[in-house]
Formats: sequence, C-alpha cells, structure tokens
Amino acid sequence: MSNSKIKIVNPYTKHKRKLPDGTEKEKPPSNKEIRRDIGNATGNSDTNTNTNTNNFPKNTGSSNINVSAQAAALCISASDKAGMEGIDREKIATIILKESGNSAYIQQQRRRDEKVNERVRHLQQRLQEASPRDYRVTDELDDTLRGYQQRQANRATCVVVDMDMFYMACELLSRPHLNDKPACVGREMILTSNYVARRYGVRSAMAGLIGRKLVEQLSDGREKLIQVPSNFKLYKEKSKIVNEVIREYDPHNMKAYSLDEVYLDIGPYLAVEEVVFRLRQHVKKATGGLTCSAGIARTHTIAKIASDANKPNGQLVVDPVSTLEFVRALPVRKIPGVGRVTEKLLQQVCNIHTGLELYEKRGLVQFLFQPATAEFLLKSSVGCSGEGSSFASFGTEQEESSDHQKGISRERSFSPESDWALLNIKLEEISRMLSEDMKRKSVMGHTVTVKVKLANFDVLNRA
DNA sequence: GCGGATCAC
DNA sequence: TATGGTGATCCGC
Ligand SMILES: Nc1ccn([C@H]2C[C@H](O)[C@@H](COP(=O)(O)OP(=O)(O)OP(=O)(O)O)O2)c(=O)n1
Ligand SMILES: [Mg+2]
Repeated sequence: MSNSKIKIVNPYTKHKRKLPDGTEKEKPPSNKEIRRDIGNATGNSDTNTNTNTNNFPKNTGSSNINVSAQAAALCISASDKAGMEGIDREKIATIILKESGNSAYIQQQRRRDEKVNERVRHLQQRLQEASPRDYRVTDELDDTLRGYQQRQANRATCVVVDMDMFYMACELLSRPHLNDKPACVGREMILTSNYVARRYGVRSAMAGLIGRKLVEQLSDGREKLIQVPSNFKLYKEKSKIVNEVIREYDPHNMKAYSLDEVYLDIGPYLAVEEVVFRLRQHVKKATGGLTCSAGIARTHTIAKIASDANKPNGQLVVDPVSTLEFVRALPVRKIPGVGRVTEKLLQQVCNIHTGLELYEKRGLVQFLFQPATAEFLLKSSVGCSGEGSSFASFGTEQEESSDHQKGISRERSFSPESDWALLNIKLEEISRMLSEDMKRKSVMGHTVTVKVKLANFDVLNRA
C-alpha cells in the first residue's frame, strides 16, 4: 500500500564528550540496539495473543448519539484535563465525529480501538474461566504492599511544579489581548490551549482543523479559534529561568522532567506550604508573569497528581497521613502511567474505576496483569509508585541531555507519497539531521531503526 | 534482541 | 482542508 511517512533511528549513548565515531551515514542499517528495565510502568499488560473469538455485536451505526460517544472515547478520552470541568462532552463528540469521522486517521483509531476491545474480551474470558481462588488476596501480596508503605516512611518532601498552559502562557505574555479569547499554540496540531479554548473542548494533541470547528460551532459562529505558531526558543528561555529560580530552593535533587515540569525533593521542611507559595511567586516575577501550580506530597507521583488539583495558579499539599484517602478517591486515569487503554481494561474487565477499587481488587489485578504492570498498579493503589525509580532528568540548562540517554531519533511527517526516489531523499534528509544531532552530543549508536508511517496511519518499525 | 503497544509532555 | 515530535518501558516472541 502507499506509504507516506518516515522516520528514523534509535541508537545508544555511550560516552558523551568524545569520538563521534563517524560511521554509518544513513539507511544502510548496521549496529545494534539496547534496552533496559526500571520500575515504573507503561506499556503492555495481558497476554494479548491469539483469541480469534468473533461474536462481536458489531453495532453498526444506529443512533447518532451512540456513535458520537464512541468518537469521544477515541478522540478526547478522559476529558478531564484542567480547565475542562463541566463542559458539554456530548456536543463536542458529535462535532468531532461529523468533522473527522471519515478521515483516515479516525479509521485507524477505530481499528486500534477494536484491537483493544479484543484484549478486553480476552481478559474477560480468562476471568470467566478462572476460579476465585486464582485471584484471591494472598498474605504474601498484602505483606508486599505493606512493605512498600513501610519503605515509604522515610521523610521526603516531594514537590512537583507544573507551569500553567505553558506554551500558550509564554505567547500570551506578548499578546495580552488574547487572554479572554479562545486561543491555542500550533497550526495543524494543537500543542496546548488557553482556558477559554478548553471550555470548547480544544486541547493538546488535537488537530487544528477540529479545534477550529469546535470553537466556531459551539459559539454559533461568534468566536474564532486563534492559533499562534510555536516558538520553542521562547519556551526554552522561559523554562531556563524557571529552572534557575527553582534550583535555589533545591540545588541537589531538583530535576527538570520537561520544559514545563520540575521535580524537587526537599528534606523535612518546615512550612513547606509557605515556601512553595513563595517559590511560585518568585517564578511568576522572574518570568514576567507566568503562573504555575504545585503539588506537595511524600512521593513524586502523588505530588504530580496534586499539582493538577488546583490548577491554574494553585497548589495542594497531600499530607502523609491523608495519602491513602487521597489515592482511594482518585479515578485511575489520574495516575500517571494509566492511559486510555489501561483505564479501559481496568474498567471493563475488572470494574475498577478508582484507587479504592484498585486496592480492593488487588488480587484480581495481580492475576490478570503481567508482573511489571501489576506491580506498578498495586504500588499506585497504596500511593507508592514512582519511588526508587528516578525520573530521567531532562536536559536542563546547557544543551546537554542526561548522561544515560537510551535512544535518539528524528522523524518527519508529510503528505502521502509513493515515489521511492522522493522517499529516499526524505530518508537521507532525516538521517543527516540525526547524524548531526549525534555528532553534537558525541554519542555513539548501537542499532539503527527505521520507522515508516503509512498513509492509513499504520506504523512499521524495522531495525 | 526485535517489533508492536502504551504513555507522557 | 485533512491529526506532531522525542524519549521511554513493557511484553510476546
Ligand atoms: N501532547 C502534548 C502535550 C503537551 N505538549 C506541550 C505543550 C504544553 O504547553 C506543554 C506542557 O504540557 P502540560 O500537560 O503541562 O499542559 P499545559 O502546561 O499546556 O497545561 P496545564 O495548565 O494543564 O498544565 O507540553 C505537547 O507538545 N504535546
Ligand atoms: Mg503544564
């Protein structure tokens, strides 16, 4: 079939600071690859091998409402990002579906979704065939969970600082007149939006076309989505300022996880709440007006979740003694690492929606999910995930990145193209870019991987 | 070790 | 007028 998009490569960091090792320029593959394991978890879970059951009800388009709900699940998933409380999801879903329901992208999403449904059915069947004894809560399991909580009894004070609508906020500094209009950063793809636009359902990772339709239709034509192009130089500058301010509060453990997110681990601190409040004021002043939100807790993961609770321009302390209570009330989707698919598996197979249910059905979780995933979920259920496993630091200040980067890659998307000569040229361009990056960083590779995205959005990888 | 899936930002 | 880019982990094979 006609292919369309290309990407490249995936090497390994050896020893920065020396020897670019100028071998391999481009596509002729060579070398090898690398992998490593840590504690945290995303990725797969069940045994998703062959179960070609095929009694799918196949609800062919009947009620329009129903279909739009499906589109909603595909496109906006958990609609509860900050600033999107209480919006009319039904209406948004209908518009999204009408405007994009036949696009190649949505059709791909539907195929993907059907695979997930198959996984759901497979797990349901496994559950059906199991006896309750297979997934009872063993003493060993509870000992393990208690062990996690004991170990957590050290006295860390984790703080997560997350900038509010970061790219957008940076742009708004020089465009204050857009403050109360629906606006976003990014053209074809929306990187983020302001809170006015979020009321219309416009959010990160949404196609610009859809965002424009949403605003236009939901405002009855009175409003227009304003799109400003991205300017990463600006965001990097602001990010650097933020990092410098925050470093004063925690010179030792401070880690920048992304341009807009910083993790601190200050010790037993008196008056953390006030200190963090001052930190945020300090950030705002130093950046010329950018606000941020913060979470304070015993672990980075809980602090991260807490940082979202009072967004924008707010903070939340989760006291160690109320950690369990906090976690139990949480929809599982709020747990970093639980995405759209994992949420669906938990919901439809286990009837688990919240942290409490996750804990109550811990035996079932252990039975159904693979070890790493189960451990991650169970740790999460007692508020102990993201503990020992440190987050890789983001390339703070200098252009340098962390010391043990596992891969480096470049990719570009373009409109469908089937001419091999042209495709090869694209491939060479991308290869050149990557090679420059590697030289600049003085890293050596071990494996080269080529990624191709077809016109129907299927993705292939070959090493 | 490879390729597909999932996830975060 | 039409859905991004970078880096990481987990799992089955
Ligand atoms: N799929 C995504 C998600 C985010 N970003 C970028 C744009 C955001 O501004 C920045 C930070 O991501 P956040 O999830 O923190 O979102 P915001 O900071 O924009 O909004 P919030 O106020 O909810 O934190 O990362 C992106 O490029 N692509
Ligand atoms: Mg943010």
